[in-house]
Order: sequence, then structure tokens, then C-alpha cells
Amino acid sequence: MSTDDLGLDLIAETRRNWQARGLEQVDAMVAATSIARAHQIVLSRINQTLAGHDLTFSRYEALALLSFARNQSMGMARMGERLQVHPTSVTSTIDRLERDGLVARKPNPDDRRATLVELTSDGVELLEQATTSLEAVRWGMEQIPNDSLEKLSTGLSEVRNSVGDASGDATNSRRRDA
Amino acid sequence: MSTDDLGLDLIAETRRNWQARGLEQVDAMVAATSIARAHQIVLSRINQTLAGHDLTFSRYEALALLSFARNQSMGMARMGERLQVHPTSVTSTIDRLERDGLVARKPNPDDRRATLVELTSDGVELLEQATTSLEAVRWGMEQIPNDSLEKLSTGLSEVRNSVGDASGDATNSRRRDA
DNA sequence: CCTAAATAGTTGGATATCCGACTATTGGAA
DNA sequence: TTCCAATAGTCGGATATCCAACTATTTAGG
Repeated sequence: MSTDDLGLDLIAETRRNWQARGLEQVDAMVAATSIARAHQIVLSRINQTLAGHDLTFSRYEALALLSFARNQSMGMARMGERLQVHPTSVTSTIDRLERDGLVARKPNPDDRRATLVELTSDGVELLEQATTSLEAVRWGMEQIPNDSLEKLSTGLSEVRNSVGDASGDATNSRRRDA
Repeated sequence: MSTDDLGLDLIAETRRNWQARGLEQVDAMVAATSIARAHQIVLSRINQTLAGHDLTFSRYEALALLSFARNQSMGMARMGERLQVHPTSVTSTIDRLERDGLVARKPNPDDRRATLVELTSDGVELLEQATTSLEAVRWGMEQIPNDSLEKLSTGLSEVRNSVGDASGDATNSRRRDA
């Protein structure tokens, strides 16, 4: 944590400081800083929870992604697209999951360049347990009511939209599967 | 980036997948995922902008913090509190800033354990240029109108509040200085 | 006064992430 | 059919971050 509870709102103070200096885009600066801080808080809580299962959020996400795939397996390139991370990040994430016996690399018979990653039974089991733990702590946001969460997600989808990421509202389900 | 524009909303799809599996806290899961993705997007844009000045957001934040301090200098422990990072992160950030001549470590005459970090004139100058660049791209959120940003920051302050971080609304300025 | 607890920074080790470069394959174009 | 561009993964290098452990000081008790 290292959150020393300084008795004041650090972001509000940052706003004052920059305003005094005449910054034009103070609202944007505050929003960027707020996103970064919220991310830090929620990820920290989620990772604390997952640490009890020897997992991190990155590894958990990879396991979850595989669990939704046909045959619980997927090529690494596709994983990178879905998780929105660089191919080399997939390599290192899968390295650690494989080391712990939660996934297994398998050759792709249709393309000898490609590698398929498959969830093991240990992986399935751990994913289930970890998910139960995350549910119990409401994914790091125990104190926040559902309607606030929905509004928040909607607001954030505007940010995601700005890079062609969202369909306008994270609350909606839209058809369109693989 | 590696954003391959899959033609669908990855978070909306994640929602469907988890809902189908019977997850209870789907709203929380979506909110957590949305925060993480928004963070990734905004930070990536900010860092791209700062890369032109040989800076990262972490280093930029440290420079900005010092620029608001008395004598443009501050102890490392205090920097860690303000930036909300571990003391070892301050060490490595300052290492690189010092390597590039943007800050200088100085002994604290009142406490021989402590180290003061002082902004150099190069640091002041670079901070100014980098800030101008960030302003030009609206801190990575060009497309988003101010009132949306304000709502977003307010929503996020609820998350920050849950760890005693915010005073309830990032839009407000509240008195209370060191 | 003197020892034990607290504080300030650093170092070493781990994970996560990106980028550039490299190997192996696949595929398309001439 | 042959050669080159695109694709799949990995490796090395860099930054950011955390934790545990260690050194040096300072401070608080007894």
C-alpha cells in the first residue's frame, strides 16, 4: 500500500497546483490521474486476493480467456489480440503458467509456426477457486454499489471508444461472436 | 498498441461470457476490466507523447511533483508518499532522472539518513516542454469533452474513496495544505 | 546514557510490459 | 516454382513496480 493517509486528497491538491500554474486542460489531467490511481487501487486489491492462489491478474486473465475458448485452447497470437498485450508479454505469461502446470503448450498441426496453449485440469481448478475469491471481494470494489459501477463503466467506455475499442456502452451486450 | 480492432467490444464479450457462466458480480468485473483497459489506453498515449522528450509518465510525475515543492526539492520518502509508490520505486525513478541530469541528489543537512532531490534547470525546462506536449493532446483524451471528463473523475473518486483517498469529488478544491 | 524501535535509502529478486531483432514457416506473386 | 513479404514465437534489453532484507541514522525508553 504505502498509502500513508496524508489527510488530504492528493488529486484535488494536484488540481489546485496545476490550476495555479495556469494549465488549460486541468480536467483532462485530473481524469488521467484519477484513472491511473483507481487502476492502482483496484489492481492492488485484486492482486492481493489472487496472491493467495499464487496468481496475478495477468495470469488470471489468461486462464479465464482459455477457459472460454473451444477445447480450452488457443494460439498465442490470438491470446495477445484478446488480452490486448504485446506478443512477448504472452510468451512470458504463458511461461510462468506452464511452469506452474496450469497450461500446456502444444504444437499446432495446421501451422508449424504456431503454438497452441491448453488449460490443464489444475488450471481449470485453480481458475475456479480464484474466481470464487474475486467474487467474494467484489473484484476489489466491495464498497461500491452496482449502479455506481455501471455508470463508471459507461463513462470509461467513452475512453475506450476513443481508440475504437468499445461499442459505446459497456453495459450493453451486443451480438457478434467469432 | 497491438490493438487489432477485432470489430467487437472485448469487454462486452467478456461480460457475456461470464454472465453465461453465472458470475454474481458481473458489474464489478466489468468495472475492474474497464478501469484496467482505460488505464492502458490513456497511459499508452501519454507515454507515446512523453517518449518524444525521453520521458515516461512516472518520471514526468516526479518532475512535476518537485516543481511544486518549496525550493523545488523534496526528500525521497515524501516523494513516495505523494506519488503513492514504494520507496524502491522512487529510488529507481530518481536514478534515471539523475542519470539524465534532470534532478540531483543532495544530502539533507538536518538528517544524514535522508536524501533531498532537487530539480535542475534542465529538469525545469524539460518539464515545461513535456507539459506543453501533454496539453496539446489533452493528456491522451482529445476526443472527450470536459463535462464527460468531470463525470468520469467524480465516478472514479468513489473508487479512490474506498481506500480513504479522495474527499468525495475530484472536481472540488478543498483547503488543507501542509 | 545506552539500547531497541522506527525511519531513510539502497540492493537484489520477481513479475509485467514494451520494443527491436531474430528464426522458422507460410503464402502469394512473378 | 522460386523468392520475398507477412505471420508466429522467442530472446535480449529497458522501464516500472513490488517485496524482503540490509545499512545507516535518529529517536524514544528505561
